[in-house]
Amino acid sequence: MSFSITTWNINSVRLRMPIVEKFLMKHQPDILCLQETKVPNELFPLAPLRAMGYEHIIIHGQKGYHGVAIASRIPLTEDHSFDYGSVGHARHISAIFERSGRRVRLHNFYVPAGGDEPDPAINPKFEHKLNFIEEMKLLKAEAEVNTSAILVGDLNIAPLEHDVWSHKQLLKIVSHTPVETEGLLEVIKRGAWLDLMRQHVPANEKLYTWWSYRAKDWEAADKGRRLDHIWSSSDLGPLLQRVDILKEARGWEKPSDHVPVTAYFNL
DNA sequence: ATGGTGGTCATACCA
Repeated sequence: MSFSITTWNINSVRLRMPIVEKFLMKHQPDILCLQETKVPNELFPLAPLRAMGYEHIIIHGQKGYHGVAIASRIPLTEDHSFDYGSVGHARHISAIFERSGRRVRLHNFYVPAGGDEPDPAINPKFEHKLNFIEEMKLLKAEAEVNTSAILVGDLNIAPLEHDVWSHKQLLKIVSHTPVETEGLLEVIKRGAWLDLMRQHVPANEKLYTWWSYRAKDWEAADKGRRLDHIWSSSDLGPLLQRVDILKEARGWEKPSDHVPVTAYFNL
């Protein structure tokens, strides 16, 4: 058996539904986790996802900003969301699914971008981001008995040197400052998470999931960052087949600035 | 050092 799960920041689910359908038609992951849906729950486009076989959908949205959702071919139970950083943003949603007799807790995160100024004393958005990361340090991969865990999402931090196009030039740029990268690595360490995207790709190899809208030619410049992540509890590590970053999606019509990332498991 | 693009909702705000 093969099980697949995709994470994708789509930057408006309503505007992006044509490329979401294009992706699902071709790749058909068992579960799709979305971030930045930018839609209140009552206006979420459930019908097109259901029509494609994603009958189990949980959503946590708000008007205009943020918003997360999970669309699944298999049942989702015990769902909840948590207000990390306590500012009332829709940035987390979680549920349980079962596969091959295994119980799995899934977390879908949209970590705050944090604004431009990497100083919590003068930038409340950066302060919120750091508070958010502090609270994530309490989340353990083995929090529930007899339950594996998968954590995905747009974490808005590129933790390793080769998760950005230039480590030196980005050290003072929000998403790659030491307080953020060290913070995220501490979340991994304390929670006993596995960084699945790096399981089969060495740390000295460049790996990106996001390319800015502001580049004249994103592909030629290739100034990317790895902001999107898939983690799991250690027991799922040996079951990982591969992780695909669908870079071509950055070149689709009306693209998101993030591309879909999919993990495939022998599960 | 600056502004570059894109989405939301109708004006600035956020990414």
